[in-house]
Amino acid sequence: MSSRILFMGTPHFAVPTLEALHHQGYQIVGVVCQPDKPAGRGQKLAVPPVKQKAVELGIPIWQPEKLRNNDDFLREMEALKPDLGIVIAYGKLLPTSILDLPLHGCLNLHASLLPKYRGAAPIEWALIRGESETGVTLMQMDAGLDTGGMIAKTSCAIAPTDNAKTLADKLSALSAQLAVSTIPQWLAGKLVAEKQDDTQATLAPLLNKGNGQIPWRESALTIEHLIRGVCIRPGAHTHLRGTPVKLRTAQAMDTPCDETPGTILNLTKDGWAVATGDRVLLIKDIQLPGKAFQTTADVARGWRELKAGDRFTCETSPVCEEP
RNA sequence: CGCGGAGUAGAGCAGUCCGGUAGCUCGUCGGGCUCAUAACCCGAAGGUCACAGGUUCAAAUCCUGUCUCCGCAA
Repeated sequence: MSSRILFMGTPHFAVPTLEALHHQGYQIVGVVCQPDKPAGRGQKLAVPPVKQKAVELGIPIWQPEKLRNNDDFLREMEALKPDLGIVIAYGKLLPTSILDLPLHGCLNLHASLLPKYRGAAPIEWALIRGESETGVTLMQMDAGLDTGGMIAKTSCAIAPTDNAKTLADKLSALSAQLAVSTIPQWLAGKLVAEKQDDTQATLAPLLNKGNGQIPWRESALTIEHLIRGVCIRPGAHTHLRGTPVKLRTAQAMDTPCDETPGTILNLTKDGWAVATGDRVLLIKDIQLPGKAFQTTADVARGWRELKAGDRFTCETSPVCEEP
């Protein structure tokens, strides 16, 4: 009676959906996720969160190193006779041999309102671009990168205080809801996939460390958006008095300024006022090498040489130091 | 055995190299000044210096081991 679902996902983001489908009574016949990899301090083997949850739920797990030309794996998947494949943040492109395997194909939950922000980091890019709204899209999978027909969407307002972590938490929960509410109708054949308008498509590629460099000459708002978007990975990097530091929380103010971008105008209880290309940016916390994040007030207490007039500088381009 | 940093008062830190009374900036509490304060002045409380051994007349400091926390890189 209950449909047989093959679940493919890896990180925390995917866990609520797995859990929801399980509790909804679907028969999760298998979970596929990335292999355990050495990670973290001291090479410890990191177990993907989805695997942990699958173990807890007693669901069989596959962690293939590669999917293409892997006949053994393909046969094992066939033997599961899945009715439907659900993919959410798996971490690899799936070959059509897998996509076509379930009776009703594979559906993907993607953390953006497609066709915008196709790719690996839709949440981060929506924040960086200063969007006021994003969402989750349930779509049919095809060979392309997030290009398949759209089945259902849930939108989600981006709060002024949202960062990559809080927004991911929200969208993760929405993904689970969307899956639960939509999949029955899809299986019943009551829904029709809508083709994506490729002319509206934008890409959200994986962020690298360079994306996290703070461009002090840009506007305060641009920098605030960047900091909120990259806060988890790769982190917002800059330098202060020759020391590499990371920023996590900052707020663009209305106060205009004409100091050299990056200059700390003053150190107050609420944060440090820093000059940017247009207005003042209020920095609320900061991370020094070897340390966890601290409030700017705490840092100022311990860092005695620090004073107003010191300047944040870019690592790679000295352009930021002299306008 | 991936590289590295750190545990000292409620918070953030200095002091460790070179052993000799436990310090700084804040916070807290009390008092003063002020129309007023995230202002200023005076005063007070508060620490088994992560833990366990060792060396020494003497250890936060030197040696050995343990625990805990964190950053980077992946």
